[in-house]
Amino acid sequence: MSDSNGPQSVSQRELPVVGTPRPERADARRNRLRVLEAADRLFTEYGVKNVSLDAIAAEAGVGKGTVFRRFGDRAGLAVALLDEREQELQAKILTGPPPLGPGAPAVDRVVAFLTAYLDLLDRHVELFMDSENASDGARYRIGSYNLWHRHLAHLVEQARPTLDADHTAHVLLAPLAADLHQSLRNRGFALDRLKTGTEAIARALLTT
Amino acid sequence: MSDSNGPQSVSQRELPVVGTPRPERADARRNRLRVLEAADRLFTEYGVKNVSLDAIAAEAGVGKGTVFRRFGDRAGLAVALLDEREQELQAKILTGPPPLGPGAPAVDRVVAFLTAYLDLLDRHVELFMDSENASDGARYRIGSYNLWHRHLAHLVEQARPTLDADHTAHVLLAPLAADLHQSLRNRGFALDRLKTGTEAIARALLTT
DNA sequence: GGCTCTAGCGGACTACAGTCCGTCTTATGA
DNA sequence: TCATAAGACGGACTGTAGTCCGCTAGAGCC
Repeated sequence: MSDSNGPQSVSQRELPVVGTPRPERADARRNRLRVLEAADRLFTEYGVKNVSLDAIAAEAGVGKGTVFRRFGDRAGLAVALLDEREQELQAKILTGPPPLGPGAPAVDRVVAFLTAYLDLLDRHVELFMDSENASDGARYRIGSYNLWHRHLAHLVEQARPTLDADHTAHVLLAPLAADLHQSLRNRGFALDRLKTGTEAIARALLTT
Repeated sequence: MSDSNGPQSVSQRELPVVGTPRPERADARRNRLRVLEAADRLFTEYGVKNVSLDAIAAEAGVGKGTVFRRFGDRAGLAVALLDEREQELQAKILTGPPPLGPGAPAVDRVVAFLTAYLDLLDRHVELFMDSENASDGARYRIGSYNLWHRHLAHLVEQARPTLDADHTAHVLLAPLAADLHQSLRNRGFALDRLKTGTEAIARALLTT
């Protein structure tokens, strides 16, 4: 379990907040790590949706209130656990080699992103489900969603300026919803088919 | 409250089921109508998400168990309430005048459907939210989703046979998810902007 | 080291979704 | 009209998310 999920990661879920970032107290930090570790362990062993927050609190040896104050709700905990994996992808997009990183044509970068995201999503569907559906509209409030959105909007603007880039970016992200992905996989769509199909759609849409 | 939501409408939520369709018992019918009426009344008065199923049962003067046996869960009740409105759209698609009904070019029919659906969605977002998100993957199990999907897949096949029509139809439906729609509206997207943007995307994607 | 005050702690509490099963109602057919 | 069984009824029960608030412990200051 990485230690990178500080309070700033949690606040990432909300719209930008100002204020003095007080240092994290020692007991708070200890408990935060315990909870994340416990959640990781129980999720792996029993499956995400079979683990209650009471169970996680018990396993971590903390009170239930502690879990909620720290992570807000079930979605928040899932987000914290996904943070690390998503940050890898974020880094590759911002500073990695093309086509994921800068330097390739916009369309290729869109395709590379969508494909990479599908891989990530497929590996952690259950966690994504929790982070997106545990509360209404959770997906769109998460910091990383907004990051992906800005990235795509920027590329759409370059590739096809006649489209409404802001809106189109949301539309491109919509098929990456965890519940749709899980449903498609259950209907027998192989991951490769989804990737190929997604690439074809993105190219048809953005190639002029 | 229409009386068209018989047991067959409820079974529409599940994959096709065979078996003898026994006639609905009189008390069952009476209670079903009472529950739908009560739900409609309370939802209108207090807002969908502020009404518990206990409250609906109480208002309808039936036991809680009755509500659940009849509708399965919260999503099922929402689906039953939406049924009527969706059936109108279904009828227009199957037998109405073009471009919604048969007779227009495939691309125009896709655009007409997406636009009409956005209107419907916008009018009943709260109910759609419930019907899609009350349980995991509920949206994709609903009978009407599969109907919309088949409709679009058919049109995609005609408009752009090189695409994976089955997959593409799901992708076209993804941006119509209730939670995304609500989030976009909250971010200040006007309904007209969403319609215009959606049309542009559909045409860019499907026009060869 | 001791004081103070703020942030954090934790578990009892509430509210709600969904289940279960003993009881009662309706449809049928003799 | 009555007997019977299929199926509906309903409310007590369970499990979980999320809240609340009196209590505790850490951090900075003297």
